Amino acid sequence: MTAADSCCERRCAPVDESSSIMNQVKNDIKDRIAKAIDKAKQKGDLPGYVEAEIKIHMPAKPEQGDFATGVAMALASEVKSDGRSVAGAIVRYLSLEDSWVQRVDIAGPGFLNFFLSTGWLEKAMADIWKKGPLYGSTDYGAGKKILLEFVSANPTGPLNVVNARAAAIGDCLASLLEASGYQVAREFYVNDAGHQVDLLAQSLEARYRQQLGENAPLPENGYRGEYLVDIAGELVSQKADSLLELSGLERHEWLKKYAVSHMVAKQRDTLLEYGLQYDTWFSEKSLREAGAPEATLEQLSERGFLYEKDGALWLKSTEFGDDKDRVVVKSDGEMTYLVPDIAYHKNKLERGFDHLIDILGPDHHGYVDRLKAGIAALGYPEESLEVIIAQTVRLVRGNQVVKMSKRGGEFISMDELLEEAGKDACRFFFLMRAPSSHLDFDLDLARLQSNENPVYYVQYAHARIASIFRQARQEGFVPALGPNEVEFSLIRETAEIQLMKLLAAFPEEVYEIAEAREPNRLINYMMNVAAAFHSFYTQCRVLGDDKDLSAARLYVARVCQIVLANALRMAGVSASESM
RNA sequence: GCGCCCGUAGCUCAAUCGGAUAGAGCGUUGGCCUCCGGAGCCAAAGGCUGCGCGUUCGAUUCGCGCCGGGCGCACCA
Repeated sequence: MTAADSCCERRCAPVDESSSIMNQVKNDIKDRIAKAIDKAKQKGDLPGYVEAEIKIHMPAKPEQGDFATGVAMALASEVKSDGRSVAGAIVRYLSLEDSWVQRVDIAGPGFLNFFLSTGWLEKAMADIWKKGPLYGSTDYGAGKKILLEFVSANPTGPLNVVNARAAAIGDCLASLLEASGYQVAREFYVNDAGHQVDLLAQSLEARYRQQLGENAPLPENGYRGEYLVDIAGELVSQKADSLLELSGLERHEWLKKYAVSHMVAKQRDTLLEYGLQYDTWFSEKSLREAGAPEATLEQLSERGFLYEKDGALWLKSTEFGDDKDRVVVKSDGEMTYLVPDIAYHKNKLERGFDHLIDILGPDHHGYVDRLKAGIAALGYPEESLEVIIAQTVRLVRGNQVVKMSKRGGEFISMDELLEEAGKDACRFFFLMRAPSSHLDFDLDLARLQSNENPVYYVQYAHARIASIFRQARQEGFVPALGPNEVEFSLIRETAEIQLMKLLAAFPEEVYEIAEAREPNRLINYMMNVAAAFHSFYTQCRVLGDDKDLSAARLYVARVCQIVLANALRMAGVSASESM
């Protein structure tokens, strides 16, 4: 965006209710800078043809102002001048009439530092008070429909710790996108067709027969987990040996259905325990029964992206950036897994979603290009599918790595993880790191109920505020005075200002975090808010002799609590009144 | 061999499409409760951001080449 654009955009787009106060302040400053640059050009203080995006940020240090921009340095390189001179030219023509801005400094190599009166904070805090649980939400996403698919584990066993990570990331990202004004659907794709579930049925049959006293071996590569023994046990108590009367094929189909519905139900329970509810559980089987894979093949063929070679049918995925062409129908006539997968994504787009996001495990990253190629070959825009790879999780106890081999030894399921560490710590830990980074999950640390566990730092801030209000009621304070009843000018300590600035940034944070697909930054933000609050709490006595001051500080505590509660809710971590 | 991800404080990790003196938690050291919850606050120590070149007024961030770790490279799903 150029200076001229932002100026125009500002004229065209009226300030609306769902734009945050901070965004309005930033736009106002941007607008004034753009006008100043125009004027400087007209007067010949800046050569023409210069364009630079005006980016406003909140500097870390208070002496660098409330807001700042490096636009002068960006311009300087184009006009062969230095940043400080350009900054000087901008300041010369900058109008601060009717603005929160009280002073502008030129600092360092040419930063413009803006110092504002606290009027904008007063407005921003009132906004929090008014919006309550909705604070943090904007309409920036303009109602665009996004389908977010995540976890989608095979229904052949219990969920594992990587699934738990994907679940935390996906659910949080969905919440962030919803708050940013998108319409989001959370979807779980159930792979209830294909070889893996056949193998599951065969494994269950073996367990069933074993319980009836037969010497039935598990199939090769069968599922060896204890959970199938349990299911077989239930089966025997419900059906005795009656299943043996069915034909082999009937029995297989019956067992498959039974096993899958059991596993899916278990997975759903685990996720519910985690506080996660999907909008849709999409069955691969239903897709196959509707003939979607065949239809997709036909469509690909019609569009000329299929060819035969070595008795197999290939997709020309290299035409869409894949590093080699892929088999879609094997020489034995069976489709590869790619076909129903392309069909599934086509189905998503046909359901009217504007954008698709898949969260996949690292073992699938080699698969992404061919899937995207398939979608592009069908004629959909390449960018309609976005894939986020959630990297591996390594479980650690202190310094010891917990081995996670499926064969033997210690396999930890998501259920066991939840039982050991609890939902809140799990979610918090999984969200702390960027999805792309490999994660060490310290079980000892996560289960620790002490200050060493970072999740308590944030939760404690929330509980502490609740405690202040309990105390306030006991001591006869009126705890619910709003922006119109409190004397805002009494809020002026550094710690208070710091805290309020962070709170005012929440809606922009949410949006930026959602756009960047980096929910870990939400944790970061919460930690910052909690730190600012704890600091405020230590430095500014809330309940004191000065009733007006107490009312004002109770108000600060209240809006802080609203932000913490909203952020924690988006992260899926509970915000308790006491701990 | 090719592709993807990651190398930042003792450990685990941040750093907002390239910004000012690279931050936080844990650990270490030293302070702070006659007062709203000390699961807290304040301060100190701790860094050639793996290495080298390049682009830029400016690089942890972008590009190239190495080094190290993880994961993938099927007519499996």
